[in-house]
Amino acid sequence: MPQTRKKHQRQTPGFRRQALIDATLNLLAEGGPEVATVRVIAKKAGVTQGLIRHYFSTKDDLIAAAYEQHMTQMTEATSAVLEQPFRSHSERLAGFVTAALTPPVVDLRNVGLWAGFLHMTQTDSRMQRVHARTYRAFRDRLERLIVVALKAADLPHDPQMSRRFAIACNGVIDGLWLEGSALPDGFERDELSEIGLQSVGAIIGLNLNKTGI
Amino acid sequence: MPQTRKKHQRQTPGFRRQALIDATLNLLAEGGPEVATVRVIAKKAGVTQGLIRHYFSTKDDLIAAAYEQHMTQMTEATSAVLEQPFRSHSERLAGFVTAALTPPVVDLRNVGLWAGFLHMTQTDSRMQRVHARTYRAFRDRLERLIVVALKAADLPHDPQMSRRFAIACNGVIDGLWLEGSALPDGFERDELSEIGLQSVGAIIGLNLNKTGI
DNA sequence: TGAGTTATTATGCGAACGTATAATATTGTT
DNA sequence: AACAATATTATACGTTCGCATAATAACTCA
Repeated sequence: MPQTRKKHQRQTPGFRRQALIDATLNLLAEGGPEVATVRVIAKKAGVTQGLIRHYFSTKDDLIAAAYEQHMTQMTEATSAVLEQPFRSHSERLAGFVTAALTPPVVDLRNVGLWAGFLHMTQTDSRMQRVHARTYRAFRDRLERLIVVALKAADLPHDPQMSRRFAIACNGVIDGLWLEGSALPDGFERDELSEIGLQSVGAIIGLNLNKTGI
Repeated sequence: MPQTRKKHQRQTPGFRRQALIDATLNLLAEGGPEVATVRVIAKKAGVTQGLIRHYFSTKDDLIAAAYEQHMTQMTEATSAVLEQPFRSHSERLAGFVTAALTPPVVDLRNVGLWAGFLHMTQTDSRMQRVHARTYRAFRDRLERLIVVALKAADLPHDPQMSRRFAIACNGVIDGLWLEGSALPDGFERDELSEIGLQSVGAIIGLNLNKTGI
């Protein structure tokens, strides 16, 4: 009896790599590290496990690539709102804050991945660098938005103050994002972003809510 | 040749349980889930691996017990400061915020454990309940402190406002705690707690810094 | 169309995992 | 001092892990 072998199509390296990364992210988000084995990843990507070694020299390489992509995509998803025009610098800042505190950025899947990523930073120095870099990239972007908004409102500002404002606003955004993502039923619709706007406004001394005080 | 067997002392069930839980927490904090195997846990607790099954029906039981203890101890560590007397309700709130944003609450080990815990909440419903309960316990305590401080300052307050203030302040505390713990070298001494006090004060409309405005 | 490339499958290997069970050391009781 | 109880060790079992390697199918291009 001739042994039957699975039919398959050849795909470009980029396609397979992306499929494997996507499968890894989905599995990490759903079931965590203990579920994301090479065999399960391969199955979810529609290939056999040997192919992983063909595209990634080791499993850690695949996971690192997956997290790198996830963090990059998270920052981009938040910053995408800045592409559109705003009527004022305050509204630009407000749009950024709102984007960070509403879906699809606020999402159970995202916080699950992020938690796993954060944990890896403690043992993997490469992941630690990714974390520090991503955090600073987000915070620096936030700081620039704050400074421009303060200038436009003729409010005083100096480097140390800007730094602290950015740290504080980034903190409240992070905290609200985290709680909103981890407890989807704990907050009403738009409640998180409203609280975020009000808090960021209070911290830097600007009214960011559209509906006035 | 008579086979030699390891000498040992009998200990109380409470002692061994605690030793196993401590070993589990330390390993989870240092190396993560993949390091915290039953064999390594037992070795770190100074026993052989068979004893784990003697005190916990399964490994998941041990891990759940460990996380339960960790979260309880975290909340207690933050609340411990409330035992001492304060000169005003504002200072009482300020003391609570400061405690949450300084060591030993701010700690790389704590955030590592917390991240792993948060990840477990996505698949384990029991852990999910622990998370929701712990979060609410902390936030409710914060809300009571805020309300009392607002009343003492003759500031207006209503239930919805109090709820939002608590969510926002809890958010900024969580976010700052997180970043300060995960990036120990990213902030100057006392910078986090100062930013926290300033931000919480700005959000609820009270000056919490001792050094005046 | 046929040979060469390589993407992909299939299978195997040693290690480590969580769990189960039997043997033994330690302690309290009478 | 002997016995009962159980805390603890020691060992084994089946599974699954990440990784390695050989066989084969799919595609490219002369």
